[in-house]
Amino acid sequence: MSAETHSAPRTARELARAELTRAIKQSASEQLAEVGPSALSLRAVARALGMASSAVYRYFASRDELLTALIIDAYNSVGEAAEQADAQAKAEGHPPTGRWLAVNRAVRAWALANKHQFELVYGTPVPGYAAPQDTTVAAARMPLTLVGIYNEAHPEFPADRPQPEPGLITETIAELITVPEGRGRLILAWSGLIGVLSFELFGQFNGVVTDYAKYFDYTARATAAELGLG
Amino acid sequence: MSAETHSAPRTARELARAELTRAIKQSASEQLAEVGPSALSLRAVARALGMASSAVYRYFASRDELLTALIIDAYNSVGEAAEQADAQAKAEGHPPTGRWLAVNRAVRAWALANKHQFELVYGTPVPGYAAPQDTTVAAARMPLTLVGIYNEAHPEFPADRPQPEPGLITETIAELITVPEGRGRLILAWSGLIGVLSFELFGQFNGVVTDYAKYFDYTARATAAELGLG
DNA sequence: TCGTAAACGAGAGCACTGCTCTCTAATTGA
DNA sequence: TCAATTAGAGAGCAGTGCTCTCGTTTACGA
Repeated sequence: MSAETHSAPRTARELARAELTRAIKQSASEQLAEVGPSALSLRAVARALGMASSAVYRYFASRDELLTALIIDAYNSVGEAAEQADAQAKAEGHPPTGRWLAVNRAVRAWALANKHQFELVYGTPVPGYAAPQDTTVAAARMPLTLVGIYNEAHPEFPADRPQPEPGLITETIAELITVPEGRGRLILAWSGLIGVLSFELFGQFNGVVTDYAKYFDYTARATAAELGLG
Repeated sequence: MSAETHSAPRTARELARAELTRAIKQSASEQLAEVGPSALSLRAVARALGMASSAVYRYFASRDELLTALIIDAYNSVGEAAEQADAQAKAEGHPPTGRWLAVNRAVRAWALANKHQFELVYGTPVPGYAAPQDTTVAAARMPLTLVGIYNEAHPEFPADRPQPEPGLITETIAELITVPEGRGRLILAWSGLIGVLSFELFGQFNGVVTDYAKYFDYTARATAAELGLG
């Protein structure tokens, strides 16, 4: 993860480096999808690529750094899925509630299709995790899609419900959510969305819910109603 | 985890076995609290007890089985914390909302005090996890406390909100929640509670929420309002 | 009471992991 | 062309989960 990764490769060596970095990440991603984060082995990745395990350390300083790269990819992956779903729902002329439901469903579909990526991002953090600044911008994409829907909806927020006191939410986030009354609720909806998916994927709903897809739709609709989306 | 563990030990050998099983679990629990589930090492547990690592396998067939034992303990631990908090709030004559808030706070306090146990239970499931029948009864204690509050509250449920269609929730669970209109909401509140705590503990709220304790109180109050608790 | 069967603990060993170090070969820019 | 940097390979270290074997201890029925 040195600087030349982000700049355009000029020499053959830099090109080879960029290509191999990409290949390592892809191979790691495939292994992640198969065995999950905890069982992801740097040696196995090296083996799959036909190189010595020590050589991988020229590209990623540690297993955790490799995982961090995969975390960023995963965040971007959900974010893109959410953005695409919203763009399509918007193009089809759906009202805010429809867009909200579409994005929620897209996130669930992504989670089901990429179970181990979901684990990696929303499950227990990896031991040596540092949460570098690089991840935050990627992590924000999905929730910001939800914020966008809310901001455009001109929601009617019931006045008699509990409000978070001023200053509870970070200034930068508060500015992004232009409808002040919904700030607390929107963040709650976001964590609730992931919470429901965690429960479904991690088996907490075993013997509680019968039809996961339908129950998820219900929760998405319930949340939309609480947000006052039209 | 053989049968004689659960029956009263008669012989000296059975007594020693029960004692050692307990000692292994306790040592493992201490190590869990220090280094977390992923770094819990069976060999280190054996070392701490001054025994050969192979000897531990006489008591727990695998590392996963040891972790499963700790999972059950953790579930009972939260469950007990929740029950105690509710009992005290009830004894103090608090209305349902007060009891709800007390239990929610107790769960959060438990999670903060037992971060790694929370990870173990509500984070990424352990790889070889089986979710045996043993865990379900322990796992149910905390959510059943929430159910109890709700059932006693005679909540007034707003009629115009989305309802889960009949049959979406397991028969056994549906019977436990005596107010049909709140079944979907209550389960949502449960997963939402854990979702918020996951976000707080796993760093997802970094740069979003300023005061975690106050924000948590807000979410608990908001959920209580949605449930129509008095 | 005694002898057999079961349980126990220790140790060696296997295959694997992350990671470091050293050494050689290739590539680079001056 | 040549010194400096970089890549790759291999050996090695310390650790892991788990298995197998081998004596030893305990329990229980004849």
